[in-house]
Amino acid sequence: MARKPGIADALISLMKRSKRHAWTLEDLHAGLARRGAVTDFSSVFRAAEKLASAGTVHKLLLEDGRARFELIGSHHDHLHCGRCDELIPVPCVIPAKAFAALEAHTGGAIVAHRVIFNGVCRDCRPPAGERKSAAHIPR
Amino acid sequence: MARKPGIADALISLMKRSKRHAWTLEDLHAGLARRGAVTDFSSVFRAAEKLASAGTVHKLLLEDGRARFELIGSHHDHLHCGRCDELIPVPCVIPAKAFAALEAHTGGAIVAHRVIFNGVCRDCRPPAGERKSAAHIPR
DNA sequence: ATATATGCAAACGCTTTGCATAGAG
DNA sequence: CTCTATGCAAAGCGTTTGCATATAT
Repeated sequence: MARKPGIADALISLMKRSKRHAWTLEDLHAGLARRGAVTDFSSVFRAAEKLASAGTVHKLLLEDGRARFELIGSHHDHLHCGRCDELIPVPCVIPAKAFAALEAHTGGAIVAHRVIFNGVCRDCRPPAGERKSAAHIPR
Repeated sequence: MARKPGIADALISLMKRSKRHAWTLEDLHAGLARRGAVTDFSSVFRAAEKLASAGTVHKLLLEDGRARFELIGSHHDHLHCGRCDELIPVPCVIPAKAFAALEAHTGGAIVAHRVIFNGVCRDCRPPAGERKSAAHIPR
């Protein structure tokens, strides 16, 4: 049927204008709709995939099973807020030396990595008093 | 119908005896079958979930969409081999101080974290010569 | 008798794909 | 005309759940 021009471009412009950092497909789909661009979900999916494989955006799969897309910028890791579900960018805290050390340790080769911190963001942080801190707990 | 006794126990013993570190549900299901214990997939699922919520095993969701289960031990992170799909345990390389620093930086709270290194394991490592090293690349 | 574990089948959530068509060059 | 993007519908994939039954205590 009809063809809406440039969903991919619309996605990029959407991501650039908003303060949101990471987008689910549903976020993107809804974002376009809010701007008056009613599109099919699969079209958003394909456009996002295309941008990802073109290297324009990063695709990130969280533990909740839903992918997130974000504009490519400098490398960073993420804090995933368990309350509002937001992904907040944080600086990478892995020492550069660690990569070579791990390769030596495992005998393997590392080409990429990914760190997710689980917790709550600033806005969702519980009132001071019932705060627990910086757990070194795996997930 | 019939009821096989102790799938959960069988899972633990399976995981303890094998050298495999992380198991998908399918791995577990097939592992039981190999031992002569033909079970339903959903029973394996439920037993694994139960062990996870009891704190006996860790459940880990990788980017390929399939969960991995591993016996609880000391904290470690993982190298995910993109060739043989194995998950290899590696020591955690995040400096302890980083957690408090990130909480201060974000204003949020961190209760857990998770690191996945993507690359190839020792066995799948390409012949020396075409090796690239320790890329500090996000994913 | 009560509580838990199991098998079977079906539902679910999100992603992905097949196919026909519309628009751009 | 040819190539790509889009919409629509349906399939896929791994996970999860409802229900009836079987076992353990």
